Amino acid sequence: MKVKALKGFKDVEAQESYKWHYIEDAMRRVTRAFGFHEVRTPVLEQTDLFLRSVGETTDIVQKEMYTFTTKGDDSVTLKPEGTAGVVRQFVEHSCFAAPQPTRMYYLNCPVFRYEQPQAGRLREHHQFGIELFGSSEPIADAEVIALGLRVFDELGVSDLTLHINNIGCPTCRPTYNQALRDHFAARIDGMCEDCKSRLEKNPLRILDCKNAICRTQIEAAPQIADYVCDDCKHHFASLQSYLTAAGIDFVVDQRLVRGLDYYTRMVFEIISNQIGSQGTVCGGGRYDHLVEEIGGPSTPGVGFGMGMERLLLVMESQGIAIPREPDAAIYLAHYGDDAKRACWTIASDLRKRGIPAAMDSVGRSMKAQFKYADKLSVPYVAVIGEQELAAGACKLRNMQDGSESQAPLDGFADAFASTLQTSK
RNA sequence: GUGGGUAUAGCGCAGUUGGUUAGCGCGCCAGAUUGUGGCUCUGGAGGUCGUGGGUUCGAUUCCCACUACCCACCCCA
Repeated sequence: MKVKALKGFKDVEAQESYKWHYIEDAMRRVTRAFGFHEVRTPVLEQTDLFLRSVGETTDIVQKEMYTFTTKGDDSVTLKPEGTAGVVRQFVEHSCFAAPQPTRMYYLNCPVFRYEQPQAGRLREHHQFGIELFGSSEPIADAEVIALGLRVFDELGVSDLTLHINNIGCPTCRPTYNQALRDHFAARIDGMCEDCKSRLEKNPLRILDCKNAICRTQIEAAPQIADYVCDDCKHHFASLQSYLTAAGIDFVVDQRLVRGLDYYTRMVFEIISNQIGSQGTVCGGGRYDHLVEEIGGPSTPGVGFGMGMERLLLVMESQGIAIPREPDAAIYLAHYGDDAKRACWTIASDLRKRGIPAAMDSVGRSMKAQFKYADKLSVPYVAVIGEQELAAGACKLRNMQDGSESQAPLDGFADAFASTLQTSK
């Protein structure tokens, strides 16, 4: 019986990790440009954190969490999203005491949800995300969205659509929820089971149902825009003006409802239609009461999560080439045992200088060493044998044009380092 | 949890209307001047044909069950 990775869990293999580094670099550049600092939080948290933040009626909490009881009889959960842990950190370390706003980001954050895997959906995936605490101004929302879009730009990703919606606040949403209940009450019989249970618990979610029959009832449902309070209305209008001023295209999607309960006012998703049915690459919104809910002082917040695997899928579908460094700057080919030791010494010198050097470690013939060097896309091969040792100089072959020159063995590493400099 | 599809070498795929040595491409290893790559040629290694059962003289091929993976619903990143 072979041991395999768990269903919905994926390895990143040695020959593809450079893609991850590439997108991580872009994320670090962009977050730096916006003044965000990296935070890391544990994979495991008290279950209660997610019950209070994500919301007890959500699908994530009700059927998708990896929850178990420890030997100490505590209920703990593998994080099903990134925001809750960061908020916990913010509160636990009294970050609200520092000058606001607080700008945090995380990347490669593992996220676990027990779902049926499919294209673009895993049981463990990784998120890049940002959280901006301490500003309730619409410009903060705009900044968060702009940062997300900047990452896509930086990576050359195109054909994405930004959807935004205003889902109101605790002041106005109850009114809208009641309007929805009133609207659907008479029609709920013909609608799906999910919607029936949503009717009482969270009628807003009905708007997001894809069931064809439900959809016909949703068409005629009251629009949230007609129910939100003036503050929410102004906030949303102002946000749109900031987006427009930054040249950001968006569509207002009245049916956009997110599956996490903590959102208030603005929610958004950045969607690709090129990676199958799971097209949301980035999703987030404002959560003005979450910090308080977790036990901190009343502090507004906005943020998003971006799926790194989905981002990679989009890049792949758009044929975006990700540059890859050669495995080594030079390969030291040898002939004979004395030469092998000489290569080993030179390799150590080069590596000390941070120059990636490769040499044979499996006993290959000279020809095979060259073939192998070629597979590594190494730009230079040094050839060292008895003749070279005797002469005190080795041959240095340029693998691109096939030209060969002589290089003294004494001080080889320094000399090679400077030829690398000049060739750049 | 529900539906559909697929399962043959490391990867991508043929194929056998049931027949004994299961193929191709790529990759890997070696050789074609016993000190030199890319192209070409030659050779080699590597498969319990997803697992278990059934039908049959004989099953990788037909039948059943199971499992895994993929896609879709749902939900989300």
